[in-house]
Amino acid sequence: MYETGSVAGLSKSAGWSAMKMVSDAGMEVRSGGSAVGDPNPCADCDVRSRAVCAALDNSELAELASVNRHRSLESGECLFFEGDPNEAYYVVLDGSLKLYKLLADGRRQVTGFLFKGDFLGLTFADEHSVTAEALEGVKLCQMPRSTFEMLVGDSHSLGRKLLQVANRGIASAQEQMLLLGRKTAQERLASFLLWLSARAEDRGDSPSKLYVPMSRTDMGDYLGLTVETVSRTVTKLKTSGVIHLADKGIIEISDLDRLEDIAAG
Amino acid sequence: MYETGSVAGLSKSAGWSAMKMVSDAGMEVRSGGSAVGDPNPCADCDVRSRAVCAALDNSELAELASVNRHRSLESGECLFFEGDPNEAYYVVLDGSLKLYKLLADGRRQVTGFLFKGDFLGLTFADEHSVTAEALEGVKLCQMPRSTFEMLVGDSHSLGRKLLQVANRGIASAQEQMLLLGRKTAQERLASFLLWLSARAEDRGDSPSKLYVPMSRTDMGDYLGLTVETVSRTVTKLKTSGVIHLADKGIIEISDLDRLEDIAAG
DNA sequence: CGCCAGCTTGAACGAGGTCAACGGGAGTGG
DNA sequence: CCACTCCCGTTGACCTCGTTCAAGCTGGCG
Repeated sequence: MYETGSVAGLSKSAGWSAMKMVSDAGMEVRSGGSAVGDPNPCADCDVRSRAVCAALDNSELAELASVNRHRSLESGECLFFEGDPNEAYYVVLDGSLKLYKLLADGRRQVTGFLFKGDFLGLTFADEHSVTAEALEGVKLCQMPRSTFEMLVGDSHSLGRKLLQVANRGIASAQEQMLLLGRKTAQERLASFLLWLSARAEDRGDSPSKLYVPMSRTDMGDYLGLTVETVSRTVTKLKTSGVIHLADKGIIEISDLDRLEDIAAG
Repeated sequence: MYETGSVAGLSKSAGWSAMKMVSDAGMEVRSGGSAVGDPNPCADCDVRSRAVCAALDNSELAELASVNRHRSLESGECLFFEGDPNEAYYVVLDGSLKLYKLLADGRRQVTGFLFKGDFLGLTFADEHSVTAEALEGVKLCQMPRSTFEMLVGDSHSLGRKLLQVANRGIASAQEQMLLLGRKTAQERLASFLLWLSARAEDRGDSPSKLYVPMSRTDMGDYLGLTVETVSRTVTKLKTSGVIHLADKGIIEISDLDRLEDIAAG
């Protein structure tokens, strides 16, 4: 759970395509793919206001723009694996990812989901503690570790911002421990839906019509449940009229009050 | 889980009593209770090397020493409650605490334990996300929020240190999510004992003779189990010769390899 | 001595896991 | 266009691990 900085996105493209970038077969592209000679491409980045970069001034942004790269991942691709050396920091420009840890026998625990605007790589350690895998097509802004850490040293506001992001991550991790350690299956699922809803609201999307990019298996691995239990619990919520399943990947909250009651126990 | 910065301590007093402080009925004491006129009491603090303060230079330490306070708590006393305004940062000088969250019906989740040298209050938010309660007699160094945050702004090394502490907290929170979401009772208890052991080793104590200041209930609330299950599992480990229960509050690891096998699943 | 809190142990129960089958949609190939 | 496969989600039947409920047991403390 690094994220929760400003969780946003899910809108399936928006600003990205508007940038008229050539996707270059999914590979790295210089400085956001902006027109050659753009004096400060980062200043125009459409996720900047909700990302950590909001803490940087124009000269710092220019410095960052000279070394960052845009990358894209396809659904199911991994950005890095648990144990990999930590060589870069990222901001999610579009799409979503999951972070997870594995046990030797394959048991999996998803520790967080990342959406548009979220910061990734808040490790300040040499090794990644989790694997990061794309849930769908993803666009990222990649910043080399050295440059970014230098910027953190120079910019008080960036350091402060990162501490805020880290602390929000800790608070939401504590919340998740409460969920995993003490809540029932119904309470877990209800809490999860409310969390998705709150994130949607944060970015101005409808808090009742949720875009859900993750599979039932991913939800189970996040909530400490099996696929079957997730499925049964979703069905129960649907049958009792609390939620409504619309198109694939969309869950509508029909009765928010009741959902909140269920989440509270 | 703020802690894990440098988890240490447990030795039941040591440096503290050597400071010849008047405990002043458990209330606040100026600048570590050092002799009046000491030019830089923080420089002599015996937990400094393992605490965040290690990142400060002498002038910064002097500044800190002019505003900090020592406090003590008795077993069971709360330093602050979830939802309380966040007014200070703390370093644990001696003793241990638990951090926890509660649900409306009383279900409790312990999110971390703090030992000597640990930093507390890494929130950078206005409200505490957990309750902090003493497991035994505790001595703390309390720094006012405003001064400390100013120091963070001025000192690059302190900011860096805090980011490290925060990130270690995030990594160990992820580890705990894996434990709560996917491990069996035996694996949870074994992982917990190994964690205690690693902390003991960090500070130079025996990694096989563990000081365990928390009750079975606290362990259960940390591991997402009931007291009964903790008790039964401890008994099972004891019966199978993996651990040995010595004096109250002491657990000896008799067969480390087997304990590691159990923790791994 | 009696009381109380913490720990242990036993017996029965149940929430969620496991195993198995099935259905539907997307992709592929004839 | 259909046949086939694969993946994902759903549903059912059964089982298990940990919970719940209920005693006891121990040690500290008035």
